[in-house]
Amino acid sequence: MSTAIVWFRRDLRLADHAALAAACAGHAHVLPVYIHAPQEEAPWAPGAASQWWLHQSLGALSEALARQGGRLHLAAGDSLRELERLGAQSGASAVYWLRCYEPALIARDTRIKAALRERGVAVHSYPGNVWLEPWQISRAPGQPYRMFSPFWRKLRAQLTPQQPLRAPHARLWMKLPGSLSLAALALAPRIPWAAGLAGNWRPGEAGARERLRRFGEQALPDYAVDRDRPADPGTSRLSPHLHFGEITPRQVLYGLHKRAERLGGGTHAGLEAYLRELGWREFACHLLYHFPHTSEGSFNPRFAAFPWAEPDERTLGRWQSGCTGVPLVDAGMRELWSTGWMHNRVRMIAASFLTKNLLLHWQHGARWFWDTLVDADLASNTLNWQWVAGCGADAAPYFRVFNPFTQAARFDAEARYLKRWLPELAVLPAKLLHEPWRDPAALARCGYPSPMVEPRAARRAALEAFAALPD
DNA sequence: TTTTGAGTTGTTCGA
DNA sequence: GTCGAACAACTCAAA
Repeated sequence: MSTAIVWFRRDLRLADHAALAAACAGHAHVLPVYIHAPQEEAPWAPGAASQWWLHQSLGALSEALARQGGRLHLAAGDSLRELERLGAQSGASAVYWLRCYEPALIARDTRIKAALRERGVAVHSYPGNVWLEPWQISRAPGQPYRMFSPFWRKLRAQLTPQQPLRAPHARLWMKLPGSLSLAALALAPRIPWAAGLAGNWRPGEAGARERLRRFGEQALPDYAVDRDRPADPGTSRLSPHLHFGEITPRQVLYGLHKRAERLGGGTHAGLEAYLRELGWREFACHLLYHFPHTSEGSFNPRFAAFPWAEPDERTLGRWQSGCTGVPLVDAGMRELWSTGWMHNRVRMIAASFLTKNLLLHWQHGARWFWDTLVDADLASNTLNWQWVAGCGADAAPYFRVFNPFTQAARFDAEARYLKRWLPELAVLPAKLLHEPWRDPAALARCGYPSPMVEPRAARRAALEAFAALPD
């Protein structure tokens, strides 16, 4: 009558969970455990928005287990010490988990695996929330990819929809005394700033499945085009669910593939476009694994000499709070602050403005996004900021600088997105919404600032700074 | 082995 | 007003 611990980490679900399934199949009793140990993820411990999500998601997982007569055992502190303590208390002979791929977590897990085995506890780890683990794909032995397109060609060719694992229907959950309460983890905001998050999201496995179903039904067929329009619900919004492992890429592939077969015809382009986005997620994981320094410093060493502007509080604060005077940037930054999420296209434009118009180091932007995004993910955040800044692997060419006014005219022609997030501008005549500074008197009346910088001049300055870099 | 062409998301300038 | 070229440098795969 053996007992196993299943250590939940970035995999807050019951279905398609190889470690959980194996533990349930091989042991008479299973103890589900979550250990709160943000210090082990330093310097990228979850930010405020992520903590909010984590609180909700742990609650959802607890309830799902409770419906089966089980309980999620909560602990906090040093992960190894807690696992050893729980192991002794439960008499567990084995610990099961799904792998994570961030450098700090790999180091921690390697250490824990060795220590547990040293003490005679079996450890079984399984692939985490990716289609392929970062070492399973390479150009040649020991040669990771640095460009997306060849990476994606190789990965796409290996993708086949496979039936995901079902959630275990076991009556074997073990309960131990001494679990912390969810409130004791102190993840919930002490001041109630999260209303906008709660109104927009339903963290947890059930919420993830519901989001996938709605995306497949409504947005998938026209995804290839609609995903670029920030005023419309054309994107999947699955990113936070994927980050916390409430749903897996395999479940998404399987579910959308079935959906596309049913809808037929034009859905194919939408499906391929979306899978490609998940391919970027895998590519980010691949890059951070093989180039672990890139979360802290530019991938392209040439940028060590880049003359970034001094990050004075006022400039950074105006960008963070959405008061730059550039409507599309401000709308995005306010959407972020309010909902914990920003539309992908607007993220690029806001990031381009910070790095190539204000000339601030991409790390300032990455840090702000880290604290405010519910889908903050170290690999994706790192890749995308470096992509926009022009210093990453397979980054945008440096001369590719977004003009926020041109972009607004192209992707938000009717200014519906601008009006939604900048209500003070709504009183202006329609033709002024995109460039309100053209009428200073009207601008002053509605209390909206004039632009911090003139994008075309700022663009020239950025290009000159880049051209002056030593080779 | 070497060469060649292509490569997520753009903007501007001059013909 | 439209259109093509220029804007860097490097990775990667195919020829």
